[in-house]
Amino acid sequence: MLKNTTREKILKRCFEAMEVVGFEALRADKEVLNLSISKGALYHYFPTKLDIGYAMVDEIIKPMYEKKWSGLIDRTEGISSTIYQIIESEKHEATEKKILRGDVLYNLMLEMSGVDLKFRQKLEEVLEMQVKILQKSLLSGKSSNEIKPGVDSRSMAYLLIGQLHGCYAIAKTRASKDVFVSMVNGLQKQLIDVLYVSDPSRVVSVA
Amino acid sequence: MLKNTTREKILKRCFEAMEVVGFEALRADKEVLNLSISKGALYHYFPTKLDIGYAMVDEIIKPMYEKKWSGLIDRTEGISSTIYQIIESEKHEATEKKILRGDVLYNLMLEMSGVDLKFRQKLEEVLEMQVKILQKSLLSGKSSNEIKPGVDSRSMAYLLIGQLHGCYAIAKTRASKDVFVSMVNGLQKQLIDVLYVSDPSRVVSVA
DNA sequence: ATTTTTACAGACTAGTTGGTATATTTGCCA
DNA sequence: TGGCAAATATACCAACTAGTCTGTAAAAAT
Repeated sequence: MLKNTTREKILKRCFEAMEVVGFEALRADKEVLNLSISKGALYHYFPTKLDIGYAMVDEIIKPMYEKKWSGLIDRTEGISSTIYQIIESEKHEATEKKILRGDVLYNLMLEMSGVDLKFRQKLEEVLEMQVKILQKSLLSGKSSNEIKPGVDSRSMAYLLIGQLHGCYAIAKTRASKDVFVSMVNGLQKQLIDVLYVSDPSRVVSVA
Repeated sequence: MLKNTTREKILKRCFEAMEVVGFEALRADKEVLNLSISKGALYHYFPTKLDIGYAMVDEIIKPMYEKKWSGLIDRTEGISSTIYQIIESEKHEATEKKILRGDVLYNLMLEMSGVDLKFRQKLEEVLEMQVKILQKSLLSGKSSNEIKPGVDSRSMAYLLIGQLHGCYAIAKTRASKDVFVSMVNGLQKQLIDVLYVSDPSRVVSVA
């Protein structure tokens, strides 16, 4: 998806740096200098630093989170176990280092939502995209009797995304992957209680 | 608790500014200048900007969150309804403006945990304090048969704090108090399912 | 009474920031 | 081959940053 043009190289490098230090602390010119790209080239492609940020959200972050929930769109298994597996893989992908960094999207949300309106709107878009996928799945899960009828799809979708966020945030401050994993475990247990008609964890643990 | 010495005036003002813009964006010298306090005075009491931050966490933020959960320590009602009420009051205290800012502690956690070790440790202390209060309550709730026996007090305490965080974070990006309220509502419903032997919401709604 | 410490005032500084101006090179089409 | 725009290089800049320096007035200790 990402080509290897100067523009894409700039974007990729800046994103990687931003993942670690955040957007405000990102020094775009110094980053690209390490790629032997000059400040002139940088400001040729991105008139302001914010434009780098916008492009990062549109071209890197949004696709990242689309991929994360893509299993719910082209689904091969039941809704319950697909959601369960997506959350499960959060645990498996977690490393001590990643936990210290936290989740890029959530970090950006907290950092930039209050700073720049357009930035907030772009992040909101990514958020909404995820919520919509989840919401739709929960809804269809209700009609197929896979999900308890009592749950409100929309607020449950928000809540689930938010809960995942909470796990990242707490674990970041506790600086502990273990805390993250045990929180996600707790979250999964809750979901079985709240969401599912039958327990999907058995299905997954066999696979 | 806060005296009106120069030091306390500096601290209070800086905290109020930091609540809005975050720690890195806080311009301590300019803030105190609006109180007719000079840079000399500022650096007399706080050798570095980080020292202002440490003092804010220790002397303002920690007491804030102690107060927030204090109802669980000197309890007059049952554990379930006390927790329910504390969460309930989060909704009532929310305003559109506050939602845009988010929660001070959570904001700081995300912003500073990766930046400065001592800062992270101090925030961790505040977090741990809350978790311990909740954990202890859940534990005693289990022995009094008020809380389901299946729940692990510690991870549930973490999860609950994290979930509240999630509500703040999502609502901040959605820039909507309504989203916050509906997420907290969802959270409360979940808690009833997961935590309580009997539904505590009826008790509260009467009062 | 004299020294020492605390509490402040405010000009100054070294370094950094995001961004610009201008010059030069490159690729491409006629 | 020439010409023209896009691409890239680099010196530069104004604003701003956290923090320092020197000085002073009052309080506290000796």
